[in-house]
Amino acid sequence: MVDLGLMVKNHRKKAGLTQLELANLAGIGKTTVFDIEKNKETVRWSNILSVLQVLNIKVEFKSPLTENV
Amino acid sequence: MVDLGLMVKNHRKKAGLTQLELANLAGIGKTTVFDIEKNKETVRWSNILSVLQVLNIKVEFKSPLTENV
DNA sequence: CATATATTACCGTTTTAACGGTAAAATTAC
DNA sequence: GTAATTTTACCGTTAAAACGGTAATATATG
Repeated sequence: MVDLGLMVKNHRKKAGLTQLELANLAGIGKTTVFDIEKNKETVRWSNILSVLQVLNIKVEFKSPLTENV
Repeated sequence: MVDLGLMVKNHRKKAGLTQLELANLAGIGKTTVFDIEKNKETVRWSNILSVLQVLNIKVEFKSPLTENV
């Protein structure tokens, strides 16, 4: 799953946003954006989703059973 | 990102596990497994990761910028 | 270099997810 | 069909994430 925190950071930079701006766009707190970029895994899934949506990042789940659910 | 809840449910069934057994294997509460399968997005990211690890499901993040981070 | 901006870090309060217990509904097994 | 198991649902308590404020460090800009 690589480094989500770094990916978020890179995309945010590319979009020319500060952590605070991204937080506001995602409707979450600045501290949470910071935590996500630091790969803190105890954050709420919904908060990660909000950030990914703003940055236009998609999520995919895969397995050997390769379910096309 | 498709239906994570359904994917977890299918994989769990395939593994012959009950929600309670999966919860124990993942080291989380049964209620949380239930919530994940119901696509409740307010669950902790770390709890989702624990479940995915048990079921051998991988996560991928993608974007138009296709960062190979 | 100095200044401005952004990031990192810590803290206290508030909000809320996690959890197990329990019971009802649904599913499966006999 | 009935019985056993599993899933769904609700609840109260406990633990912890979310949050904004603030300050210190780091980075960028002049």
